Amino acid sequence: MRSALRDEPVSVLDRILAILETVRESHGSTTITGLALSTGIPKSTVSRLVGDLVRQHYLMRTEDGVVIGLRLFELGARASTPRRLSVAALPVLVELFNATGEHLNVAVQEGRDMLSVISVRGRLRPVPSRAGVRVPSVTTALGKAVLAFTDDESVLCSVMTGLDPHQRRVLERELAMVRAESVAIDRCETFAGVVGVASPVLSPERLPVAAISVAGPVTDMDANRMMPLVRHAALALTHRLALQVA
Amino acid sequence: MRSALRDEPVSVLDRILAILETVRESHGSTTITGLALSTGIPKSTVSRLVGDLVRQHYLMRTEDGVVIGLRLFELGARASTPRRLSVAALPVLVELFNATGEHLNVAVQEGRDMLSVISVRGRLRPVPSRAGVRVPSVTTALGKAVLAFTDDESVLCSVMTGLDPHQRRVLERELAMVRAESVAIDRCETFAGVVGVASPVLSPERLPVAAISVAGPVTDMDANRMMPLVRHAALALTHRLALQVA
DNA sequence: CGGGGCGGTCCCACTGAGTGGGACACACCC
DNA sequence: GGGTGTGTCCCACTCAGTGGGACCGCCCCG
Repeated sequence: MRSALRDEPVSVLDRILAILETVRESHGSTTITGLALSTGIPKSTVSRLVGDLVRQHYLMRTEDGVVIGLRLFELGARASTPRRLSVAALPVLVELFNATGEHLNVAVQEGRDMLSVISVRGRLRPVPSRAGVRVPSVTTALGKAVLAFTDDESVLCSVMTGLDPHQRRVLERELAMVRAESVAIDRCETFAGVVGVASPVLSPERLPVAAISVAGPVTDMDANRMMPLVRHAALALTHRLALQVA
Repeated sequence: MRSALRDEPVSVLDRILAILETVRESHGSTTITGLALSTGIPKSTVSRLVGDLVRQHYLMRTEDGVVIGLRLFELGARASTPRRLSVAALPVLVELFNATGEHLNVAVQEGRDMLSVISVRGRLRPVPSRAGVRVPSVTTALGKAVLAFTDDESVLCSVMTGLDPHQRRVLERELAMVRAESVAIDRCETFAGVVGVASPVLSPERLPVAAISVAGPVTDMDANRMMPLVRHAALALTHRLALQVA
């Protein structure tokens, strides 16, 4: 309890991770001084740690600051969950893309957000989500598809915080619908002008492991036509994952 | 100098990175004890560090060991060089794929290897290289395309080590050809039955920043037809990157 | 069923790795 | 010249991190 404001990291590990996350969040231009300010770590310490990380290519220095380096790219490319999902999802996504031509996503739950793991470009411009970006669980089709099948109370609670009682009731009813239909919808709740249709991918124990979504322009995409297609894709992926284990 | 054998990491940072790299290298099954053995870090220390990393989702525990977690995937997805290249290369790769239908790669230099940054699936099965994997610079078309334009002596030296004088002369002549033609070839030197054709992507200062390659089966791919196509793609990417800066 | 091998976690007294305040260097702009 | 913004380096102090070893749970085997 050296400092009252927030959690000042003390362990070396926490500090390193705090630096990495800060670099990730600030898209492009991070200086040593800036990092010191936003992490609360003394400048000389940041300088030393960043120096070491740069030397080993985990970070990189450009003319306008510190950015994520190639070594972290390499590590990330080997991440277990995304790899497993990619292998299993590829043919499913090809089929779904041929049938829709729209923007596709496969995402997993990560805290109170959904983390996109695979992303296929459709007509939408600008692209609302790429692989590696987070979207909020509460408002997105991807998130609602997973939340409906989650039995982890703590996740539901943390997602609910910030919603007034009325909004909670609306969400609960929506999740019940999702459980019945196996399809969730996001009508411009997250990105203006973008409708999303998603369906959950379940483990053999019927717990959600991921979700697949189709996203397209409100003006121009028929959500009703998408629903069976997405449901079918999610089911196909569910089966392929179950087989992969064996 | 506590221990004579190899470099026993002493700084916390080195230890963390050693653990992460070891997890990456061992595809799938890494135990705490195994990590302790291969990194030379005491078991109790590994247990603590891995515990912390797992708690923060940088690593993940599965039934058969420790694997890379979602947080590292997220960090890797934001890596600067791969992102810049992806944005610029997308249309170029689409065109090249339409013209060839073969396996494509965009890779950058990383130590004495080439690191694939983007990979497009062609006919080849199994896929020789995916995004995030390293291939040796000396034998691959990608590597030779970049080496030919490198002025960094230390890289050339480190790549040369292990080659006998004759092999060196052969390589030097090959690199001279590459400089003249802007195209390098790998005839089954790296992967049996696979030919690669690559061309360098240069910065405005004419230093190599990446390379593009086409790879296909020896039996069935006409390398001569590929050469102008790859050269054109690399040139197009060179131009697009030069514009992107402005 | 007891014993031995193996994997992982936890405890806590010790100590040197990491710290960080401050001096310093450089670059830019009044 | 002085001011303001960077980032790096130094080195005496000290507490975060360490790691040997105890301990727990699991599986296999005689």
